[in-house]
Amino acid sequence: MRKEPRSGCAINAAVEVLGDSWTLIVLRDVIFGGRRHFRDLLTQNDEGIASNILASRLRKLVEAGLLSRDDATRGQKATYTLTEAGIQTLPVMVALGAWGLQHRPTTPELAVRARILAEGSPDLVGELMDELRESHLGVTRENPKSLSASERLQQAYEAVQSQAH
Amino acid sequence: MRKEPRSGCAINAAVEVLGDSWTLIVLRDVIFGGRRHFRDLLTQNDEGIASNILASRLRKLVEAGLLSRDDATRGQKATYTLTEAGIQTLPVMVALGAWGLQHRPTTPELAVRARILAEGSPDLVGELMDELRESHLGVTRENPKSLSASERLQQAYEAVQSQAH
DNA sequence: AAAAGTGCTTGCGAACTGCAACTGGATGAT
DNA sequence: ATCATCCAGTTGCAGTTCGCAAGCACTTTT
Repeated sequence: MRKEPRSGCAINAAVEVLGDSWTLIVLRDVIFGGRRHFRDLLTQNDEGIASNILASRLRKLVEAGLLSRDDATRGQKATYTLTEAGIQTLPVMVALGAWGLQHRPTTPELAVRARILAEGSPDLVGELMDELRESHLGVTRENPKSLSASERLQQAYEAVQSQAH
Repeated sequence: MRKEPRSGCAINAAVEVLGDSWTLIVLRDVIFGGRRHFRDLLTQNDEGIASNILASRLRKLVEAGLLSRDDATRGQKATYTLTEAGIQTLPVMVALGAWGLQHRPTTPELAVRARILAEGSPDLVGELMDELRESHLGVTRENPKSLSASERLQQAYEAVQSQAH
């Protein structure tokens, strides 16, 4: 049961779904952190999300069609999966990351991914979306690169971490 | 007096500034609607923003450095101006608009701009940013096109409106 | 002098947030 | 078979924010 949008503007439509301080954070952890379970999202979150907020956001994201949840019963390990609509929020993430990187203080370790995605070719975003389609939707990729986009991100992340110590 | 960020992540940093249901809407009206005064933002807003919310968001945006406000005294017409950081939220707007257009119901009249920006060349965004730099920061453009980006958006908007009637 | 316009502020009930504890069920080791 | 642990959340509660309507202090226009 979806409530009426405040207007017919496309930006407003996106803001009504993504525009709060937690929804995009949860989605980020699914997309970049590879987390697919409630517990992982709760305990490995950098910003310290509360369990009731996480529960409400996961519910909202499933309702809005950005995530889907398998039909695990109470007590069983439930898995959250990105839908195509969820995968297509990646360009939004990239734009936000690029802005945050340039106009806010960030720590090097957590900002590497944003830097790579902002500086990398536009293709990189497309490649990463294809990877997400593969791991979340089971779509096999046509032109797998020798080194995948997520592997490149991971390498850069580890490189910065090792520098820091 | 800026409070501590929840984490050093670039996406989180952006979300902490832009991540609520009104901030981006106000910014959208300044960027695309050309509104520079409190009254204009209040009365011409499609989503029906309340005056206290508008006041708090303008204050927040000035504090965060996305807008600046001239030193008008009480009762005088104050003018809000985009800063470079504010202008650089345009790619975020475009990404959000593209997503909303594809995954949410929108009305043709209000979605034209999003469509043009999503389908147009990446240069279009850059041109529009240059225009904003000109009108808000007083930076004269180097290569003014015969038909400016905002004029093209406006033309498309009017074309759709005339179709609708 | 009066009316209209300026950017806000205030008061108030309703909704949302964040924290901590708790729940009902499944899973794994003894 | 039993107990501890893990699972995805729920519940209660205090504090904050939201949305609405009205009002405020001041300037500009008529």
